[in-house]
Amino acid sequence: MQIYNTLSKRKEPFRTVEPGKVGIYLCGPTVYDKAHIGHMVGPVIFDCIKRYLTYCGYDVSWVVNITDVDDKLIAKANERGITMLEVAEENIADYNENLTALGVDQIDHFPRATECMDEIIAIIASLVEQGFAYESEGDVYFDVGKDGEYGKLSNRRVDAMQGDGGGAAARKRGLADFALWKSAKPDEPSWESPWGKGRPGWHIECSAMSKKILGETFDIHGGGLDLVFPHHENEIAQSECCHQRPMVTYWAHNGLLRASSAAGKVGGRGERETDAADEGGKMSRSKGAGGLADLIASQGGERIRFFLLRTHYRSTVLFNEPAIEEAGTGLESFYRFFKRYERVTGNSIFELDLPKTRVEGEIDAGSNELLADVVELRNKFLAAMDDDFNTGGAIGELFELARRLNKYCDDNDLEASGQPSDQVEPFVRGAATLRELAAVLGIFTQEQTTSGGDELLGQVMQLVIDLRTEARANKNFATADAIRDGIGPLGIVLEDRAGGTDWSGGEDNALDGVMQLLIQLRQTARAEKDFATSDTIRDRLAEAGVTLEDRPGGTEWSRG
RNA sequence: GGCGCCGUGGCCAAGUGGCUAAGGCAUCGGAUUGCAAAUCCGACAUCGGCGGUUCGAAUCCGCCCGGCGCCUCCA
Repeated sequence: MQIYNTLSKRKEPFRTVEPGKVGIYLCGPTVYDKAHIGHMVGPVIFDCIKRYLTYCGYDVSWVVNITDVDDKLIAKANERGITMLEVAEENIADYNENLTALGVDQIDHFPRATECMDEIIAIIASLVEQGFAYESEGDVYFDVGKDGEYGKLSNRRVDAMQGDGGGAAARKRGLADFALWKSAKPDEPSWESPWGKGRPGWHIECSAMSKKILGETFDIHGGGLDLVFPHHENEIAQSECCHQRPMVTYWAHNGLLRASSAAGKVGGRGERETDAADEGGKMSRSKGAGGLADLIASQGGERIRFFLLRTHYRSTVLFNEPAIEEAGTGLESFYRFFKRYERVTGNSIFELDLPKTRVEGEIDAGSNELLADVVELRNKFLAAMDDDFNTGGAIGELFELARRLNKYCDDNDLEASGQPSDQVEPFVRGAATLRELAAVLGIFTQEQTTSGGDELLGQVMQLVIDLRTEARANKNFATADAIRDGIGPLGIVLEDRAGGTDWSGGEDNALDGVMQLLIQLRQTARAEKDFATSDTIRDRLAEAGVTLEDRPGGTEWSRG
C-alpha cells in the first residue's frame, strides 16, 4: 500500500507509527454556517480510507475536529443575537445530518475546541517557555523566525512571504508570525489563561486535539488542499517545535470542488457566453455556496457519495447536478442487478453475510471460470485501493464485476427455476464479493428505501399490469402498448419477464396519471361494450379504496 | 511576483516507461423481446502542440499553447 504525501510530494509506502494501528486526523468544519458540498469531500474519502484500512486489518482511530470558537462564530452570534454556542450547535447538527446522509459513519472522535481548552493552553504555554512563542499585549504569537523548518509543507520560504501582518501587525515581531492566543474584547466569549482572558488562534486547536487523542506523532493528517497553507503549515510548526518530533507521517490533502453549470452537459463546448463569475469558480461559503441539504434531498446521499468517489480524491472535481445524475444512472445498474440476484436466489442480496476483512474475502476459485474472473477483478480493485486509495479505478472494477455476473446469469439462464446449486453457488459467491468490495467504499450498505412508497400506487400498478397481461395474452398489442405508452411519461417503466412484469420509477404526479389512464381504459372498454373489463377496473379499484364517479364532464376518482 | 496543479474518445474518468490505452454516461450496430425495458455482444480515442531522452513514452526532460488553485477566511 502506498499513500501520497504532501510533505514529500510523492507516494510513499505505508508504514504505521505503531504496528497494526492507524491514527487519522481530519480537519473538520468551523461551524459558523451551514455546510456546503465541498465540506463533504474530505469526510467521504476519509470514511473510505478508514473502511479500507480496517478491512486490511488495521485498528484505526479517526478524529474529525469541530472548531466552535472563532471570529466568524462570534460575528454570526452577534448578528443574530444568540450565543456563539447556539450558533455552533445549530451548524454541528446540520453537519452531522449531512454526514449521515452521505453514509459517513466511521468517525471515532469529534472533539470540539471549546472542550479542549486546557490542552490548548498547555501547548501554548510550552511554546512560550521553549522560546518559540511570545506574549504581546495579551496576545500570544508564534515566532516563525525561530522555526528553521517553517514552510516545509507548503514549500515556502519565510522571507518570500508577503503579507502585511494583518491588523495585529504592530504587536508582532515578524509579519509572518501568527496568533496562538487572542486577548478578548469586553463582550467576547473568553477563557482564563496565563496571558489573561482570551481565546485560541485558529491553528492551535488542531495541534492540541490531535495530541490529546492520537499522540504527538500519528499516521495520517487530512484536509482540503486549501488548508496546506497557512493552517497545516502552522500546525506542523506548533506541534513539532513543542514536541521536538514529527507530528504526522503522511499529509493527505483532497482536491477542491469547483462549481460548474456546464460540465456534464452534452455538446456544451465553446458556444455560449457565460457569466464567468459563477462558472468554474471555487466553491466557498463566501461565494454563496450552500444548499447541501437541498441537494441531498433532490439527489440522495448515496449518489453524491458515488459521484465524489468516481474521481481520485486529489483531483479537482467539477461539480453540478447533471453530473451527479449521470453518476446516479450508473448506480442504478447495480440496483437492477441486485433485483436480478433476488429473482435468481429468492433472497435479498443485502442479507448476505459478507467477509469483513481482506483475508476473509479471499476465494479459492478452483477450476471455476466465473470465480477465476471474480478473483481477478477483486485483485484489481484491491490494487487500485492500495495505490493511494484510487476509488475511481476501484469503481471501474465494480462495474466489470457486475457485468461479469450478469453475463453469467445470461449464459446459464439462472433466472429459470430449478437451476442446479453448483451453478448458483459461484454466482452467490461472486455477488457477495461485489458487496464486500462496495462496502469498502461505503456504498450499497443497505437496501434502498423505496422512496415515499405510496402503497396505493403499488396496488393500482398491479391492476394496470394485470390488464396489460390479459391484453397481451389475447394478442391485443394495441391496448398493451397504449398502457406502456401512457405510463411512460409518468416516469414508470415496465419490464416483461418470464415470471411476470415488473414496474419501477414513478414521479410525484404518477398516481393521478395512472388513474387517468385507467379511467380512459375503462371508457374505451365501455365504448366497446366490454363490460367485463370495465367492471374489473371499477371493482379492483374499489378493493384498493378508490371510488370512481361517472359525471357528465368525465370520470373522477377519489381515495375512500 | 512567489509556490503548485491540470490538459486522455461527444461528456466524465482510470492509467504515470513496455501486451490490442480500464470503466461510466451518451451514440450507433447486433443478440434477445409481439413491441419495449433490462441484460449480453460489438463499434467508437494514440493520450493539448513541438522537440528531446530511451530498444520502447500518454507516462521522464525542455519549450510553447490552454485551463485552474494557493500566497487573505476557507474542506
